Amino acid sequence: MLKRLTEQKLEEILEAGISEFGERGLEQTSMNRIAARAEISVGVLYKYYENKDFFFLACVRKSLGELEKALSEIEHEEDNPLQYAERLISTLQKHCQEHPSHIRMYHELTCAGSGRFSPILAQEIEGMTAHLYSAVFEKARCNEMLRPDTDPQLFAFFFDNLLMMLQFTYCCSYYRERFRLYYNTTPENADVQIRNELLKFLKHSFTLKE
Amino acid sequence: MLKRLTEQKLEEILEAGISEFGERGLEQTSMNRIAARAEISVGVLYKYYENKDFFFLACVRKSLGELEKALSEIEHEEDNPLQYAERLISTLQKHCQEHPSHIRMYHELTCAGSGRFSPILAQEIEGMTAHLYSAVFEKARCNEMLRPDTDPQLFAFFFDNLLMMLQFTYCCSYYRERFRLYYNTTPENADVQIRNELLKFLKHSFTLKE
Amino acid sequence: MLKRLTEQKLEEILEAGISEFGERGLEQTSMNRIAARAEISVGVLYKYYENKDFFFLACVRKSLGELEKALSEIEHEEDNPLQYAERLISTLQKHCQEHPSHIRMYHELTCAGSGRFSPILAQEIEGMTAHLYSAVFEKARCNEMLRPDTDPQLFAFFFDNLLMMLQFTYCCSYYRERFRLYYNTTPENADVQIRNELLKFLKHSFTLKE
Amino acid sequence: MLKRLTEQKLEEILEAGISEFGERGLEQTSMNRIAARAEISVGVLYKYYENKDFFFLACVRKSLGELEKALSEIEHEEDNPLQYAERLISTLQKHCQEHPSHIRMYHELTCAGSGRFSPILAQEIEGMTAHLYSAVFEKARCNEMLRPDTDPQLFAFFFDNLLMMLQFTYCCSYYRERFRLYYNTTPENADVQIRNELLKFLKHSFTLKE
DNA sequence: AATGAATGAGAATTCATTCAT
DNA sequence: TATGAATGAATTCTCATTCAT
Repeated sequence: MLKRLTEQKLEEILEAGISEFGERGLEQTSMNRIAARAEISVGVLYKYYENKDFFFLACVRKSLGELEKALSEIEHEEDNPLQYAERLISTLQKHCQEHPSHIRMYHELTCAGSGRFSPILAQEIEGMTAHLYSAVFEKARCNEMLRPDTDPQLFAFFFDNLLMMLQFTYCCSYYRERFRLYYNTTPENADVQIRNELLKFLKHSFTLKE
Repeated sequence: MLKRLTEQKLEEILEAGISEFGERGLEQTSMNRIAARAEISVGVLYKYYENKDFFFLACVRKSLGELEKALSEIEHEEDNPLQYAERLISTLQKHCQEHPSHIRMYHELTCAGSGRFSPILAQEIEGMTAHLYSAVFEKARCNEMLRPDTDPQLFAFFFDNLLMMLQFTYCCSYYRERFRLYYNTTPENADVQIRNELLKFLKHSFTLKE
Repeated sequence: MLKRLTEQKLEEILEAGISEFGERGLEQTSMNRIAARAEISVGVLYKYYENKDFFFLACVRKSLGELEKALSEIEHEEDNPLQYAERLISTLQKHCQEHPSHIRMYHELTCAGSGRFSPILAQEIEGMTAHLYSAVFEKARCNEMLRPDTDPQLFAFFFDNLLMMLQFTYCCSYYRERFRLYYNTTPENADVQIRNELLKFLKHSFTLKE
Repeated sequence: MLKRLTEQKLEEILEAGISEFGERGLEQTSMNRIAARAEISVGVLYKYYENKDFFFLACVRKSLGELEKALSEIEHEEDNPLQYAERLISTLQKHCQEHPSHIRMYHELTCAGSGRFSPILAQEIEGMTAHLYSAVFEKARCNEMLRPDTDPQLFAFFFDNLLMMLQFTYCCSYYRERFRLYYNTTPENADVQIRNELLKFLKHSFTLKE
């Protein structure tokens, strides 16, 4: 009947995949289930995607595209890394609340079950941010906005570590439980405090005149 | 053959489990495989552990016990949080290199596949460190060693986030690949730099007279 | 191969199940074995039947349906219970020889291993005959064809007991052996005698003018 | 410790076996479970009984012994088959209520799962009663107490059929449910009616002067 | 002699993938 | 082209039986 999968249907299929992968993990998610959720037949799934692995990759890439888009829309003054950090954190907090399954799937791909994708995906996903953050903080050091004894690469790395954990804290059940042990509420209820304290945590490494 | 299990063999079984769970994840690890790796029959596994879930929990708890032991051996001056941080990081770096599968399994339990354990395990595992770090930094603020505008709970939380990522960076393949994007080497080769830069990253939040 | 299941194949699967359940009993029959016998894959079994229990129930119900059909085809004069008994016995003797596995499975469901089904199946299977026979003999008593001091319910019950044992005697190995102890031949070889003597056994309770 | 299984312990073990076999059936009963119930080790079970089959046989034989003892204690006037039938029924009703697991196990051995024992056990168990009843009714016919057109062998067979069903009706869950469909109560509550109606059912085949 | 831990074959069930319709 | 039924390898878990202690 369906002459060709419309653009929109394709989106739906990938979203169905992202949700399932995020909820159950790669291994525990069944292709039949995804097909049912997307209201298509498994046959179609296998027509468009060679196998489950490729479909997973397609889901990851779609999700990554959306994240990149969100991040690329952040406007900021070139020479103010703290301002950039603030907008980045805000954007991520918003993204987490709008697309929790994306983040959950993102987390899944760091797991053992997805180990075979690490070499490709780490490069593909983290490459962008690694370069972006490294550049931001290298420039900041040049501009004497970062303390001079700081290694901008490792600084960027720790910074990104904090952002990753931030996202998992919003979206993954284990990390949500863990957050409650520290702050006795859900991350959503502590949006502002999290952002502000995280900025303070970073600020002291910067040498901004305020 | 029918060889009685020694205390040591029992340890080996748990280690075999930890390795497999770390390498493949909970769902992808088969009890038969674990049994084969430990050179016992599946029957034994099911004699000692009601089912796979309980065996997994036993592995997690054994691993947690060893980590707790390592952490409890850290000596430090009560009023010097930076010194404590340094020893903590060193200890973790060592632990990561000695027991990478433990950390890998620790990471696995944050994944969707282990989601049913989140409520129990987050409390059990993170509870200890959450209290410990919160206490350390609350005290530090009382002693005016932490900047007064810092929330010690969230500070402890971010601190722990950095330590978790540190461990995953040493042990999990995705994170190892990711680290290379920032620093173009393996974490082991950058032990000292990682520790020092991480300390610098923290230091500015402290108000230590040096 | 991937051959679509025909209506007829579906029948065959149930027949395979009935045979296996009759030969080995519920617990001792494996789904793989049934699948092999029906020349299909286990997967199909589980596509059509949620689990082994449901498949067993489906087999029982198919079998019951056929028995009911055979019984409903018995024609008889309303006011002649002995004639009805005769035709009933004949029908059962024929049914036993045509579908011995059905009777064997019927016997299996009275066993401990099928105990969890007793409440459902006793009602479902015995309900029909219980009502039918009770009605027949109540009416017979009203018509003064049954001795007036007879309880028609218990009479129906004993009557059905004899018919159950008749069936088991034809189909179940233990009961076949047992029959030989009494009559030194197989039930098939004694068809006529069995029927006639059973009718005589009953007849004296009736008050028919011959 | 235990130098030798005492007579009493042996009884206990067999009773444990009878209970378990009666409750779960041959295949579903585990040797470990029986050992636990009898508070001995599996090792002992296998010391005394070569394997599960032999242990089952031992249980059956013990049970049979007790039944035979009960039946042999029935006193009756040589030439009164109806009186004998009455005492026999009473004895069985009592036996059923005192030893339901024995009867359940007896039923189990007629099932498919125990099919390999049919040739031995049918002879062993039914042989006694087959001869006894055949003799009783042959004699009755000679004495003109049984209608002359009756085949005493088949009469004995039907008679025994009714007694078997009587026992199952008291002890096996499926048959208990079935009885309720006819008489809307438990067999125990209908002891007297069952016995009387069964005797009436038989009586008309006899030619007793009352 | 008694114990009960260890063995391992076998059963139910799932799901990625194929291919007849 | 789209469908979804069919396949069957792989997984969890059980239990009769053995044999080291």
